[in-house]
Order: sequence, then C-alpha cells, then structure tokens
Amino acid sequence: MISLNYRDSRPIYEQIRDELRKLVVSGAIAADEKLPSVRALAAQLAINPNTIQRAYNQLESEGYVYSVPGKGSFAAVMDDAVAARKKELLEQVGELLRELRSLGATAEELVAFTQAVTGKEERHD
Amino acid sequence: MISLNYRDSRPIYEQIRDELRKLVVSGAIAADEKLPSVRALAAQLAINPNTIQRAYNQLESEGYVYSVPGKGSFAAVMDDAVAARKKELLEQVGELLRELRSLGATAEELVAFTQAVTGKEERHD
Amino acid sequence: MISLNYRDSRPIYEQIRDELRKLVVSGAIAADEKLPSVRALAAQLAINPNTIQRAYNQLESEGYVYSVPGKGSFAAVMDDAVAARKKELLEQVGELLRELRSLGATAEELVAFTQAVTGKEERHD
Amino acid sequence: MISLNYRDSRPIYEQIRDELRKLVVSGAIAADEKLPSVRALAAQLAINPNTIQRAYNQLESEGYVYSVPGKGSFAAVMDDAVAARKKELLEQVGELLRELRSLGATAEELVAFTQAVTGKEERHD
DNA sequence: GTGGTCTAGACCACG
DNA sequence: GTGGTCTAGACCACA
Repeated sequence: MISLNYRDSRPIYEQIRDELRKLVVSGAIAADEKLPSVRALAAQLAINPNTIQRAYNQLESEGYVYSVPGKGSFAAVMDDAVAARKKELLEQVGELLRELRSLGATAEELVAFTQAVTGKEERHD
Repeated sequence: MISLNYRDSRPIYEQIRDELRKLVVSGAIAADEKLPSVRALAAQLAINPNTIQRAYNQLESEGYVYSVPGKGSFAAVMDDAVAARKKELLEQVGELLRELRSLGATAEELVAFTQAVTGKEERHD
Repeated sequence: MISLNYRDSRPIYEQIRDELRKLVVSGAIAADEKLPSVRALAAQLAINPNTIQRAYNQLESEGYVYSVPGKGSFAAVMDDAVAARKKELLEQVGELLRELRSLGATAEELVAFTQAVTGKEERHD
Repeated sequence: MISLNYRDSRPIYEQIRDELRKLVVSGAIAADEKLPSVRALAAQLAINPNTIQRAYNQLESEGYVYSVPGKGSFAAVMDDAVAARKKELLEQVGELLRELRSLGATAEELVAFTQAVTGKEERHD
C-alpha cells in the first residue's frame, strides 16, 4: 500500500505523509474509513513507530485525518480539503509555467504539453 | 537583486542559487557578464561569504556560471543549459498535473488554466 | 582506508572525494554499503568534519553516493556511472598519448607500454 | 602562437607555461631560439607582464628555457628534458590505465585504444 | 549518533 | 580585491 525510498531526499515521515495524503484526497481511502494502525504500519514498513506517528500527526493537523483515541485514525470528509490541495498545486504549476515562459517557451507549446499530459492519463477513479 | 526568505524551508544557499540561476538562464544576466562578488553579495544580504560561495560553487558545477579566481564570477553562455532546464521544469509540471488529474481536475480545466497563465504574461523581450 | 597527502596541490576534499570514488566505482565498497560517517572519517584523518562533508556532498551530486540524513552515507548502485567514468579516463589517456606522440614517442613504444602496464596487473576479482 | 582560455580552471600563467613548454619540447621553438619578450607577449595577450614573467620563471627553473639578462629568453637544448617529460607523462598514463583496469577494462581493450589513438595521429614534425 | 546548514574568522593563490 | 580552501564551533532535523 505504501512504499519507501531510502534514497529519496525527503525524510521518511514525509514520504509516508505524502503517500497517505494522496490516498485520502484521491478517495482511495474513503471518508471515515480506518487507516492502518501506527503499530501495524510500522511493522509492515520495518521502521520506528515514532516515524509513523509523526506522519499521522501532520495529516491530522492538516485536516486530512481525524483520530479517535483508542480506536484509530480515520480519513476525514474531503470537501474543502481537496479544493485547498488543488489550489496549492495550481499555484505551484503557475509558478513553473511562468518560469518556462521567461525561458522562451511559447504559450502554444505549454498548452500542448498540458493537453498531452492530462489527456493521455488514464482515469484513476 | 536577490531577496532571502528566512521562513522558507529551503536553505539560504539554495535560495540564492535558484534565484541566480533564474537570472542567468533568463538572460537577465547576459553571457559573460560579471556576477556580484562573493563578498559584496554576502555584505548586501548580511550573511556569511561561505554561504554565497557555496551557491556559486554549485552554479559553476551545474554549468551556469564560470569563475576566474582573482577576477570574479561570470554568467556562462547558455545554449543547451536552457533546454535542459526547460526539460527539468516540464517534468515537474507534468508530475503536478498528474496529481491534479487524480484529484478530479478535468483536462479542460487544466488546459484553460495553462492558457490563462501563459497568455496573460507580458512579453519579456 | 584513505590517505592524505598535504604536499599534493589538490585540496584535501578533492583527495578524499577521488579516493572514495575509486573505492565505490571499483566495487571495493559494494552497492548500498555504508561509508564511514562524516565525523568518524574526520576524526580518523584528523581534519575538520566540514571538509569531509564537502567531499560527500560532491560524491552525492555526482551520483556515486546517496545519503540518508540520520542514517549515514551509502554507495550508490553503479551502472552507467562506471561506463561514464571509463569514458572520462579514456579521454584523459588519449590526451596524454597525443602529447607523447608529439614528443617523438612511437606508436609501438606506447602500445608496448600499455601492454606492460595492463598485463602485469593482478586480477581484482 | 598562444591562446588563452579564461574559462579554464588553470590559472593563466599555467596555461602560458604549458603551451610554451609544448612548443619548446616538441621542437616548434628550436634550441637556442629566442622566445617572445615578456612585454611583447603581455601586450599581444592583453594581460599583465607579471603573469608572463611567472610562466617564464617556472620554465627556466624546470630547465626548458634559459634567460640572458638584457637579451631575452631562449629555448634550452632539449635532450634529457624531453626524456624527463616523457617519463612524467608515462607515469600519468600508467596510473590512469591501472584505474581503468580496476574498473573492468580488459588489457586487449586498452591496447586497442592505444593503437587507435597513436596510429591515427598525423605526424607533427 | 547521523547528515546538513550556517557563522566567524583565517590563510592562500591569483591578477 | 577576487575566488577557493580550511578550521572551529554551533545548531537543527532525523531515526
């Protein structure tokens, strides 16, 4: 369900956080569905439970997850969270596109690229 | 000419490196034009010269700058470096677009966004 | 494991970088094997940890090593890196051979020299 | 007669020294032939005479040149100097070949390379 | 304990 | 004055 890359420059807890966020926000883990327990995930990935806990804490403070003490962690209802994440991603895309323009890339070129990438992708839902 | 953001998670030397790379690759600093000296830039930004040196070293090893000991650092002639940088940026854009698609963004929506961003930009020449 | 030569014109961090690169690329340090820690190597060689760090940073940016903060530095899997290094070395040999030819050395003489050097070497496997 | 490359990592005086040494040792400047005067060469290359002087001083201390105060600098008789230079170059080649062997290059491969490089070269005398 | 970043201050080679 | 190297010492995030 989750894979680690020790050569990634990102710390492990960020890799876990980012992968879980993707799963929740994309609906792969449905609203109110239970996430794997800290200890179970730690055992599966063969890492320290503290590292998993840190990822869960961040996801909770970001609003993607809520935890019920003694029960576990559950995917939050995604409505404005998805919208917020989309806005965040669009800002990043915008910044990159602006730099590309300043490097001489034409609007046509970039639009064509966007069409190619977004069109050929398979639907994930 | 360069601004620092101490709240940015990126280390200072990376911020400087990235900003200078933009200036060189976009032509704002022309080929063979002299960059500010290590000491001058360090004084202006009120940081340690070693930190500037580190940014300059990386830019040199990346090929964006060449330095002549005793004379200064100069912008390299950008040919394939611009192309390489564009490819790098496009890859990043592609990755973000794919995540946006998986969040439910439609191809039409993203293409329209690209048009809006790239079209409304002023010409830089 | 590594020896320094203070009379060498090359800076210390380059000597360390070059020796470690040899160890990694020759397989003396196997893929994913841990390199000595920055502090340990610094203590052993009686030099500043920053100098070691610099060598490690360059090796990482060259792709010969990957580092996991908090865990250590590890030898990268060498595939095309070895090929690239061989090409680099052959270019250097070619340049030297051309200068030798211009000094009057005959092709036969140089070929014989190559045979002597490459033949008398012990096998490393 | 001599060309400078400001992007070369070698300092200018080394570039001049190396090029002049090649000219002398290869016979392009015959024994006892006068080298260009310090001031003339400085003017031609548009650099500081001190830089030229340093190159000449090193060539003299290496024995490739002798200077007659008030007259100029002259190419020394090359006999053992050429032999010494050849020995130096062969040592460098040997070191590189050994590293290539440790990277898995076969003796046959390297001999073939030597033949190709030394054979296809045009005669320079 | 590990790698990573930064500072302060020094010395060197170069032009 | 310029870039380049090195030291000593400090702090941080990570596991």
